[in-house]
Amino acid sequence: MTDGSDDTTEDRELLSDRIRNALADEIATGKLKAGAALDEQHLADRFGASRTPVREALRQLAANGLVEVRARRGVVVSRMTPERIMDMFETVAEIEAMCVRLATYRITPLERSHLIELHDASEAIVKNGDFDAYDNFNRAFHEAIYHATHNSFLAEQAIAIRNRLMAFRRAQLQQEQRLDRSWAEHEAIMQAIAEGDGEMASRRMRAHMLNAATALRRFIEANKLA
Amino acid sequence: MTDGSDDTTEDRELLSDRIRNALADEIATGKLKAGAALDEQHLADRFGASRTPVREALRQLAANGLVEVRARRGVVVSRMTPERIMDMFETVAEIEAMCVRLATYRITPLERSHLIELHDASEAIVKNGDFDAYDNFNRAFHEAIYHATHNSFLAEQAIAIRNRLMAFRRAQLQQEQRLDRSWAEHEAIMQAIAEGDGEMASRRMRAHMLNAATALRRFIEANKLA
DNA sequence: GGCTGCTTTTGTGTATGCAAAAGCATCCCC
DNA sequence: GGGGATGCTTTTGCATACACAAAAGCAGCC
Repeated sequence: MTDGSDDTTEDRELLSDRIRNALADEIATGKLKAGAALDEQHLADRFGASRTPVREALRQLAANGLVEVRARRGVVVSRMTPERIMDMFETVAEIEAMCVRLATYRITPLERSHLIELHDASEAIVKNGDFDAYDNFNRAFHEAIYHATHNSFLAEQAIAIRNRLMAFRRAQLQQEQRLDRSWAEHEAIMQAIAEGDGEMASRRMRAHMLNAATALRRFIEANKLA
Repeated sequence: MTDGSDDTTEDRELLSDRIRNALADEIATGKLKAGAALDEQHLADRFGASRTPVREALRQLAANGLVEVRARRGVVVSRMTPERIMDMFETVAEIEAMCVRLATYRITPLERSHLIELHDASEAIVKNGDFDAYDNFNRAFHEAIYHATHNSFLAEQAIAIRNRLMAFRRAQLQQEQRLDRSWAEHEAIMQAIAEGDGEMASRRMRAHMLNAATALRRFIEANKLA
């Protein structure tokens, strides 16, 4: 949702939003490295725009924590140490665990059907080894859980924090067995939800997220990223 | 303490930041009501500035969720229904509970001393019935717990969400017995931390926050606010 | 009388210009 | 020779100007 990637109304998209998304993506993919200075005029030239929308984009990124503004001294990409990334992962893991606990107690039959449907459909994706499709499913699965908390503010926060972390998800599921194990962990979570055991669902979700984090950490250390 | 909020350099503060803070405060205190349109030129005149810094301030507020921008249709103050406020309170309560659980397992002796010191000092404040002082202590108390999680990202998120909710704190402790009860609840939380029982600390913290929320809800309903 | 199409008007989105601060390099003085 | 002052450059912060989209007002038409 609210992705903006496949917009048919491209001419309506604001230049500042385009720049913001582009910069966020470049920071996410590592094209713009941590600590790099972001010169307004330079960026304006690169995007064929003036400094005004660039500045607005940078301010929004700053509010999201992706860059830091030092008054009158320019903007730099926020430093992402391995420790900080692990902190972010732990935070997301805890929030996901919190969400699934609340969701277990509050999910409606209709929402439960939807979740089961999603989960069942994902089995075929795993068999095909389709990483991109699984990534999409995975997002839908977790967002369905956020939604089932029946706390829209919490759901928004969870999505926002998850999106910030998604900067580093590109490497997360690149290992085949991780995809299998991810599905198995989802299965275990689904079972706990079905049994109405929110605490167990919570523990399993936390473990699930930390497993993903560990896989990523190994990848980062192996490739000397960040 | 990578706080960075030592604002002794006021003259260097950017106009856009001043405007952002002023607007955030006005939204917080209800001066600017939910759904109100924010005209850029009008605001620029009010602050004796041009539209440029006003726009930047509005974009930052939008990134923080306090206002909503509708492309080419202006900016409005985000609607805060009672349900949404309760959702926010629940989210803060859950995050605080999460933090105190982690903090219980990770707090250092030095941090524990600091927390005990804070808590002990607050007893006098309660006896004096000094609401403002207690509010300050309360923030320090909770931030000390965030810090003790040894997860700086989580701490930042907790503070950010708490600040957003603080919009409505003005009414929170206006009832005298709530101040007493708040201290007693802190006492119970401290005990659980001392015993190293993170789960109990977590449950007590959640109850503590939800008690505050209930007190606020009663206030809102009684005064027909929001 | 209500709806539709045009016109006006208001306000956003972007560009450009200017002033001041930060970074720097050179130079002077001790 | 080193440290600090001084001017130059670069870049930010803010203001102003302009273009254009959307809402509002108005008139004519069905």
